[in-house]
Amino acid sequence: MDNKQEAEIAPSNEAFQFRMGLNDNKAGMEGLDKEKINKIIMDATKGSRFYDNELKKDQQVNQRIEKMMQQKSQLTSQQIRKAQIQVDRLALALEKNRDLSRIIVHVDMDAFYAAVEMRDNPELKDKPMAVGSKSMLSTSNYLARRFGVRAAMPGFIAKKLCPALIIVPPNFDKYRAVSSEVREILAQYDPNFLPMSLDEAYLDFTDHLSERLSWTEDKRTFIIGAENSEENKPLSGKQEQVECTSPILFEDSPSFVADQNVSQPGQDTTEEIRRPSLEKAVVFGTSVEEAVKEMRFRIEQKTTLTASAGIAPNTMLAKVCSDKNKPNGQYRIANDRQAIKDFIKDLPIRKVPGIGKVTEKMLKALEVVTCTDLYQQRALLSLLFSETSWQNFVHISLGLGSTHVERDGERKSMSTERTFSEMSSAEEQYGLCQELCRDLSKDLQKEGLKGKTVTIKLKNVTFEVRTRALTVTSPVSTEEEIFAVAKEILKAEIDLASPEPLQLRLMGVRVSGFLNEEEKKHHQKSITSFLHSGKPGSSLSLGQSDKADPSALATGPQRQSFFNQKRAAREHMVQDKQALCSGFVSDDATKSDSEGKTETSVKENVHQRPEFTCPICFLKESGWDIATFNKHIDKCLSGSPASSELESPYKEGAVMVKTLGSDKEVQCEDIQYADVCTTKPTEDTRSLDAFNAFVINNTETTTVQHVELHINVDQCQQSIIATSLKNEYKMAPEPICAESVMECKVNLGNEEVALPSSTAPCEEQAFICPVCNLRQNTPDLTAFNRHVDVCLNKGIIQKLTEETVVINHPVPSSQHTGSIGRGSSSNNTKLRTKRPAATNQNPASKKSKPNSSKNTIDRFFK
DNA sequence: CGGATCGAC
DNA sequence: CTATGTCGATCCG
Repeated sequence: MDNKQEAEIAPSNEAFQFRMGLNDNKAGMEGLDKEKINKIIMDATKGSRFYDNELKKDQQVNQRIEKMMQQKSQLTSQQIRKAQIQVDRLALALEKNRDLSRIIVHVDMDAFYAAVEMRDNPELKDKPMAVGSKSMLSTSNYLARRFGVRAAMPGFIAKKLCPALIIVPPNFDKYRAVSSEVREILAQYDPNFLPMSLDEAYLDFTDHLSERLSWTEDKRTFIIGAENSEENKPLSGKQEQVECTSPILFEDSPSFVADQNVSQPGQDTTEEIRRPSLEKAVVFGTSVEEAVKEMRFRIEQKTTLTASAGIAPNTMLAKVCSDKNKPNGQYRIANDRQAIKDFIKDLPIRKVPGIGKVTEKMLKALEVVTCTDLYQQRALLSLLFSETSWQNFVHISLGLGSTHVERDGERKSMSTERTFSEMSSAEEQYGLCQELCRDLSKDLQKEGLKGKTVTIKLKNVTFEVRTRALTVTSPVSTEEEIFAVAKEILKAEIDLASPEPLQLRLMGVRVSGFLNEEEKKHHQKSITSFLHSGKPGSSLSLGQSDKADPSALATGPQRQSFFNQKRAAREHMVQDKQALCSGFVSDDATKSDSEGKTETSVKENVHQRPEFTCPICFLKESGWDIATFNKHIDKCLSGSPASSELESPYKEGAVMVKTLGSDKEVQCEDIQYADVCTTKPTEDTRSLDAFNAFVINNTETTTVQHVELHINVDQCQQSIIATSLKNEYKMAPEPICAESVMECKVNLGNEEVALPSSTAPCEEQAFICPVCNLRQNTPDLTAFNRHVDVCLNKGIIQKLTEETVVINHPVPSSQHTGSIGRGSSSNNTKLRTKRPAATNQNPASKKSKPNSSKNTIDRFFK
C-alpha cells in the first residue's frame, strides 16, 4: 500500500512544487531555498483530506491527458497535414490583420495589500508579513516571499515556512480608498482605462501619447514630495514651486526611486522622499517609456506605493510584460513584429493569461512548454483541443491579443459562499442557507437585479464540490424568494444523502439569469421607459456612447441585445434612416438622465399621437390602444413576428468566390466577385468593397487551392469580416444560404474536404453559377452576375422563422435538395457551427471528454 | 438548462 | 486544529 501510494504520488507532487519567483532569494538574503520550501509544504500537506482531494483532481487531469494522448496516437499524417493547412490559413489571416497601432499598458501595484499595510504600520517594514487569515493569505510582502510565502497559501503553512511571519487581517476599505487614488491618476492617461481589480488595470496609451507630443515641458514636470497637495499638478500650475531650475532628467532603466530602494520596495525611505527639503522637479519625456514612468512616479508620490507596468501592442503582451520587471519596474515590447516574435520565442505558455495549471500540464504532455512549441504544434493542437482553445493558442503563439481595452458588460451572476467548520445538522444547514440568501438578496437589491436561476454550491468535508441549480419562471430577488428555491435544492441533496447527513465545509448561493434591460421594462409593462431606451439611431454612432458613459444602463452596454439586433436589422432595411426617428423622443431626451423630464416628454409624445409605432418591427398602427400596443410589443419581443407585414431581414446576400486552378498559385486576378442579391441589391457596397480589398490583399501567392464563400446578410458587415478571418468555413452568418451555395462551389484543395460528388472540379477562369451549377467558360463577369440574379429570382425564398431561410433550387440537382436548415448532411456540419464571439482573450478549455465521473458523483457525501 | 471545470484576482 | 471568495467562460450531456 505504502509503496504503491508513493509511486502514484510521486508524479503528482508536481502540483505542489513551489515555484521560485524571478526576484526571490537573492544571494546573501535570509530565506529558504526551493528544496526546503517544498519539503515543508509537503510535510504540512501530506495525509490531509485536502491533499487527498488534490490527488484525485490530479488523477482526473491525468486521465484527460491519457485520453488526449490516445486520440493523438490515432491521428494520421494526412489529418495533420490537412489541419496544418487550415490552421495556417487562420494564422496567415491573423498575421495580415495584425494591429500594431495601439499602445497598451498594464499596471500592477506591487504586493498591493501588503504594501498598504506596511506603509501604514512602520513596525512591519522590515519583517516578513502577509495579508489574510490563518486559513488563507491573499498576498505577502517580498521579504516573506523569500520563505516561500505566497498568495493563495493557507496561513498555517506559511507559518511553518516562516515562523516569524506576521499575518495582518485585510482592510478592504482601505485598499479601495488607495485604489481610487491610483485610479485618479490612471484616468489622466486613459479616461477609459479598465480596472481588473483593486491593484491592476489596463490602459490604452495611444491617444495620450499623441497628445503628449505637443505638450510643453512644464506639463510633463512634477515635483518630488508634493504628493500631499491634492494632486501633483504639472509645474505650470504650481505657486510654491521649488528650484525648478535644475530639473532631473530621468535615465533609462533605473527608475526615479531606484537609487533609494531598488531591491527593497518595502523598506523605502519614504520619509525622505516626502520631506520638503528634498523637493525637486522632474521632467518626463514624451516617449511611451517616459510617460509610463511618469505615471508610476505620480502613483508613488501620491500613495507611497510602487507599481510595475508592461507596455505592448496588445493586452496579452502588456500583461506578461508587467510581470517581467516586477517589482517597481516596467518593460516594453515595441510595436514591431520582430520585437514581438523575439519576446514570444522563449516565453513559457504558463505566463500568458488564460493558460492555467491544467492547460499547462496538458500541453506539457505534448511537449509544449514555450510559445514556440505552441506554434510548432499548432496543427496537432487544432485536432486535440476545442476550436476556441486552439484558436486561442494560435493567437498566443503569434503574440496577438486584444488591442483595445473595453469595460465588461453587465454582470451575469451574483453569489455568496462561506466556509465553516464541519456542519452535519440539517437544521443548521437550512439556517445557514437562509442566511446566505439574505445576504445575497441584499446585494442583488443594491444593484436592482432579479434572476431566474438559483444555484447552490456544497463542499464536502473531503473537499468534493457539487453545484445544483434550478431555473424558475419568475425572477427572484428577495430573501424569501431565493430561499424558497434554494431550500428545495438543498432538501433534495439532503434527501439524496439520506440516512447519512451531509457533512459540509462550505455552502454558497448564486443567482444568475438576470433580466436584461428589455425584459425588465417588459415586466414592468412600462412602455414609456421602453421607448426611452429604444430610440433608433443611438446604435449608429460608432460606439461613442459606449465609451463615454459605461454606466448608462439604459443605452450603454446593450449592444448585442435582442432588441438592438432587431432594431439594427430593421434599420438596415429602410433606406432613409432618418425616417425611423419620427414618432420617437428627441435626442436630448435620451441623453439627459433627469428622470422627470424625459418621462413626461415621452408620455406627451405617446399621448399626442394616436398612432403607435412598434419599436421592434416598426409597424405603425393608429387604431391601437395602449394595451393592444403593449401586447403587440410583447409578441414582437418574444421572437415571433407579431405582424405579418414584417419583412424578412434576409434580403441581401453577396457571395465572394475565388476560383483557383489546381495547384496553381493564386493571383489577384483570379478573384471574382459575384453579387448574388436575392431580391434587392446590396445596400452597403462600401464595406463590401473593403471586404473584397481585404481578401485580395490577403491571398498573396499561396498554394492553397480553395474557394471562399462569404455571405453577407443584414447589417453585420463588420463582424462578418472579422469572424470570417477566424475560420473560413464557418463564416456564413446565415447557414442556409451559405450551404446551398457552398455545395456547388466549394472545392477545397485536391485531397481536402469532401465535396458533393457531382461537383465538377473548377477550371481556371470558369464561372459556376452558385444556384444552378451551370458552368460558363466565357469569363464575362457582368454577364455572369446577371445570370446569377436571374437564377436567384427563380428560386423561391421562403421565410420560415426569424432565423431560417430556405432556398428552393430550381435545379433538381441532388445535393441541393432537402431542408438544409435543420438536420443535414454530414460533412457540412462545420458550416452550420455558430461562431463564438470574436474575443481574443479566451481562457483555454479542452475538447477531451470529461472523465466518467459517475463514480465520484455516486460516492459524493459518503 | 444544469453541472463540472478552468482561470483570474 | 487549519486549504478563500467571486466571477466569467467553456464544454458536454
